[in-house]
Amino acid sequence: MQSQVKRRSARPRPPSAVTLQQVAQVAGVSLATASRVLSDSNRNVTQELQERVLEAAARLRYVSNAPARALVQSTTSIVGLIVHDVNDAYYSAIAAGVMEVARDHKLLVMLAGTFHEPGLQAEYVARLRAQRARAVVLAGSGFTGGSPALTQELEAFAAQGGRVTAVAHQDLPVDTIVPGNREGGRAVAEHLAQLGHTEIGIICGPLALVSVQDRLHGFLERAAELGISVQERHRVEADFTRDGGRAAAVRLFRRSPGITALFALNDAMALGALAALRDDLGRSVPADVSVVGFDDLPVACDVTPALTTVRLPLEEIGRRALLLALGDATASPRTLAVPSRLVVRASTAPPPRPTG
Amino acid sequence: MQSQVKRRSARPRPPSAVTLQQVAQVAGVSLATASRVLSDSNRNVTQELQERVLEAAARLRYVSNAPARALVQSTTSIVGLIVHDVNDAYYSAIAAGVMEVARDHKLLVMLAGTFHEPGLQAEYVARLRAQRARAVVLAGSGFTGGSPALTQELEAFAAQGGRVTAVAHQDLPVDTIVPGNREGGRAVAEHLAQLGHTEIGIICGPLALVSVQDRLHGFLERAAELGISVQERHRVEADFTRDGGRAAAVRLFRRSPGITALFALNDAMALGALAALRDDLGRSVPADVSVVGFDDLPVACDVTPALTTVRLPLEEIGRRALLLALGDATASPRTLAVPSRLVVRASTAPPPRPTG
DNA sequence: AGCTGCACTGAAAGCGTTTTCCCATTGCGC
DNA sequence: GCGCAATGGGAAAACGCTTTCAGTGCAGCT
Repeated sequence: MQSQVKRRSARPRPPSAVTLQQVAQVAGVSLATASRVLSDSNRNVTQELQERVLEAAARLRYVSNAPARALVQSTTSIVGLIVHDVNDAYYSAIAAGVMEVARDHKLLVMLAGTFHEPGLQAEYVARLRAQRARAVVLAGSGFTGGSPALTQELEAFAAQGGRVTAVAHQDLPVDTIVPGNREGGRAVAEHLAQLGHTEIGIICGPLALVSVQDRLHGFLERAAELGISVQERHRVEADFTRDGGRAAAVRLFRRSPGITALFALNDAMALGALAALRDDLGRSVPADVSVVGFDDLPVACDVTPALTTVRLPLEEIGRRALLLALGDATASPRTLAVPSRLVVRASTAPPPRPTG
Repeated sequence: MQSQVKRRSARPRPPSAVTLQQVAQVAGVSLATASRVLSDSNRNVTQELQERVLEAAARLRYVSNAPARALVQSTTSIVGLIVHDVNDAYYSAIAAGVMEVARDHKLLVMLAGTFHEPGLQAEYVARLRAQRARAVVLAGSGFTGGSPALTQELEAFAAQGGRVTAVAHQDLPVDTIVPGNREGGRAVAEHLAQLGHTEIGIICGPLALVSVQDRLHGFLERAAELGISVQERHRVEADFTRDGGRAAAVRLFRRSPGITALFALNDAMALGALAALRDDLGRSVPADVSVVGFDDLPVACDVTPALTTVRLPLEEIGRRALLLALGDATASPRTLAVPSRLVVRASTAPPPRPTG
């Protein structure tokens, strides 16, 4: 009954945890039986033994060793989530969606932050591959042209059965969510044109980002269709942050004071621009200048004036991303478009003087 | 040289990953040698063999199986982070700090969200214990009176060598970070008193939360010292969210229109209160009513008027929390106070008419 | 030449599980 | 009353790795 108690080497190890063996011993059953009771095995165990095992496990506060389990089953309940910066409301919204689905599926989420270092994405995929994560959600926007290292890592991950969903990436051999960036850009162009703006400034994020490109091109495309051309010097590139937006707005208005509308390619930058217009440039919004953002972060309706922006259902994107990765593997790679929607608030109005 | 190739049962498993065995075989060395090259062992291997192994590993895109590694070393490079809601700027700021330290220590972060369900904290600790996480940061504020289930889980975790830091918890047998909640509450009382406010409303979060209690009592304590008493009916309890704050502000002003200052126990609620005052109650801030928040989320300076609030260095709290958990185990349990600081902005001013 | 000591490699043990295989017992039909 | 399927329990294999232990070859010494 207790024939399996073995001596073990006295290597310096951390204080050891309760093992199934100990539970079995306390319950007076074999290891196999204990396992069958505690893991949901398809074999049955007598009521009697079952209770004994359960009681022993509870008394010892036993929890099964997940790595050991992972080893034998060669699968885990871990999913990875790779973002650029957790403290960015865009990503934390996506993360919330991912976590919700993870909770419902009893999965654990491994959160990796690249801190905007491009190379780290591939590295984290590798680490999650090492962890034998079931799935990975690449929430951070990709870089135009893709990254060979990342692609290779993803292939290796897929080869071992890992599933991946990428959000706003291009040419990756995985399920991809395409947020309505282009379409949102178009809507903004339409809105500003309709209000009568012709002198429009654009504050871009890093042009290497897929989502920046999409938003920008959507806008330019539609603007062109409506006969508005945005001069090269009315476009500035900035960090995708509040401070980036603020500095960019100042630069832009110093250079081209005649601008009557400002399209910031995300809300964070729009917030910065709002601050710049108010505190640094002394322009009032929307009377002097209209401002549009992108993302519709919760803040957007708390600033004054409330920000006109493009709503991206970020939590839903997170949810869909994980669900996609958890879903049917054979259909992969799929592409899922998530629409965006213009939300007009108080930060946009007709330009101060009639155009022309 | 390749004597260890074994037959394996044809159980249906996911497409299998590259193993060290395969690398060894390709490199023409033994498993042991390959391991010595790829794990940073203290044994050395000839230059020649080393290169062969490295090359084979690279070619096969080998990454070592973390669960297997964890099993034999009985430790992992995983740390847990338990929050109530990732999409809450308070927690994402703490998370950012934790992730920063994790990155520097090459640790992976497992993020668990309780979605405000109290019981889930203990459950997640158990799951992280099962994962053999090295450390856990309990970022979500605790409940007054503590939770026996949580305490027991933490003890079990500690018993197997796990380290824990709790933020704003009480009576837990682990390292604890005590944010300057009480002290911040006192500072707010002082500030409002100095401006001449005597009719002060308080929007509390769930009173069961330790941080709510601390903030509230700090405030009341100092207010009392200064001869101001906050009537019971000037205090309302609300969800710790923007919407909670908004609804509470409306309730409060309907009931007690004479209030000249409002202390919301966190910024999210203060934002809601601001919205309520502006949109629902038609009061101007700070001319009619002063508003104070707590946390100093990034939003605080983007709203109009910019919010007077108590700054809590959240990222630093996150950093310190993980560092504490990673640090000297023998000194545990320790307590680390992190000071807060009142940040006066534009949302507070003297009350509309002189008191008395 | 024969040994000692050194430097390295390889075989094998073991980490804590799940699962397979085998055995013992029971219930059933004939 | 006997064989046979069905049931449930235990021993042991296997998962992929690290590490110990036991070689093996070779230089350096006596």
